[in-house]
Amino acid sequence: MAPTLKRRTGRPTTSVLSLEGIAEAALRLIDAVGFESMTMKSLASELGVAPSALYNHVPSKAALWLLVQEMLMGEVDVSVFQRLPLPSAMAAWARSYRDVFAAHPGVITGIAVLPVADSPRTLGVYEALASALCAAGLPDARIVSVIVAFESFIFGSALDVTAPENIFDSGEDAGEHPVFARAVAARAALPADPADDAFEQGLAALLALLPAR
Amino acid sequence: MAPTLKRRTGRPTTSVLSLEGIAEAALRLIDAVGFESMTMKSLASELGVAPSALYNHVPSKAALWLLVQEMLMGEVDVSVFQRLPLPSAMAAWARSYRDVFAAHPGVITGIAVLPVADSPRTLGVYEALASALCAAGLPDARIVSVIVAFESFIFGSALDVTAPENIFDSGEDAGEHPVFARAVAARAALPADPADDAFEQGLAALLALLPAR
DNA sequence: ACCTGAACACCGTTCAAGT
DNA sequence: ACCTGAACACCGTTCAAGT
Repeated sequence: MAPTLKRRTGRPTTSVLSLEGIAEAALRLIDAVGFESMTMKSLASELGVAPSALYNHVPSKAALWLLVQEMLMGEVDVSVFQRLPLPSAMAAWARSYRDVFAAHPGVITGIAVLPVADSPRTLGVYEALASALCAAGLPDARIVSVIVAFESFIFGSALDVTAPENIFDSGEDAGEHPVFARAVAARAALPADPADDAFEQGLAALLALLPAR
Repeated sequence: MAPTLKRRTGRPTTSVLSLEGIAEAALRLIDAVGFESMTMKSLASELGVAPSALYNHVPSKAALWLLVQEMLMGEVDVSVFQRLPLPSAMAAWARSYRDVFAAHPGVITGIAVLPVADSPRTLGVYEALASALCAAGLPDARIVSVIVAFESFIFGSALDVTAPENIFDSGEDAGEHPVFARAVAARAALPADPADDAFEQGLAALLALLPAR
């Protein structure tokens, strides 16, 4: 009559939890409820486990977050640098990078709270970028600056997505800001997605930093 | 013998706390310990008051944060648009904006967690920008895109400051990333501050988005 | 009107106890 | 080796009680 429901198979199964499974569930949860609401308790219940069980695999929430970051870095397409000429490759990489954030909006908040650290994958991306820029003739001393400028713009664009879209839609006091109100209205007439337009404009301008070929 | 130390003056003083005083103390605390560690308790003890007393002046920590944001927006110099031609004015504004974040590094974290909302001062900045761009001949439909592109770059640059500077200094496995390692080393030889160099490069490139005069 | 102190629900994390 | 449940210090916020 003892409750012997658990461990139904005779063979001792390996641990229910795995680093990969935890990181994937964490990302799923961040996507669903945002970074701030992804709690060790909610993550544990998602995995059908007690919160304290997580600490057998991950030393802290911060370490877990680094795992998620590393996972996301793998989604950024760096193969373009081996297939395309520099300006196109740089543009493709930037779009891929931003698309990762667009697909996981909650993540950018986490990056601000716990900055991206030097991980194998992050350094791999930097090496691919530096190699392409160097091969194109950019002086060594300027390579990091160009990388940082691009990355700043990409991060900022991702952060911008977080901001409320209706920053001026409630035109109650539009009379106080007539020019800006007119610009906001005119923006809706753009052929492409307005949000993408700002990114594409900035990206095109930044491409001028690359050495002319 | 009763402890009658408090209320030393006969005249009934007005409240010890004020909205301004609270916001200023909050910013001071954010600067000192970072956004995440600025707690209602620490803020209260800084002001010599019980935590619950703060709720007589501010409905929530989120509302308090908006107050701080609004305060900071006042430090951004928008007068340049009335004194300088467009490209110089835009550059001066961007530098001023970034300098505010540089002076208060903890703030950028808060902006990611609680995005900047439409406040009187924020809209005032947008109106000044839109007016200058419009007067320079930029089509209405592109004004917001250009503003967003600049702001994304500025926010991203501020976010970059948050990241650890030593992202490659510990050159243990520099052999795996030789080109990037060389670029990092060469960067130190730059005449200006390396961190500023990336910002200035990106800013110069973005200025190409302004209409040619 | 404004402050205090106790209380509440919720965090991340630790640890003895079980299997 | 890995999970549970209780516990700890800490959050933001509420509220009755005082002045």
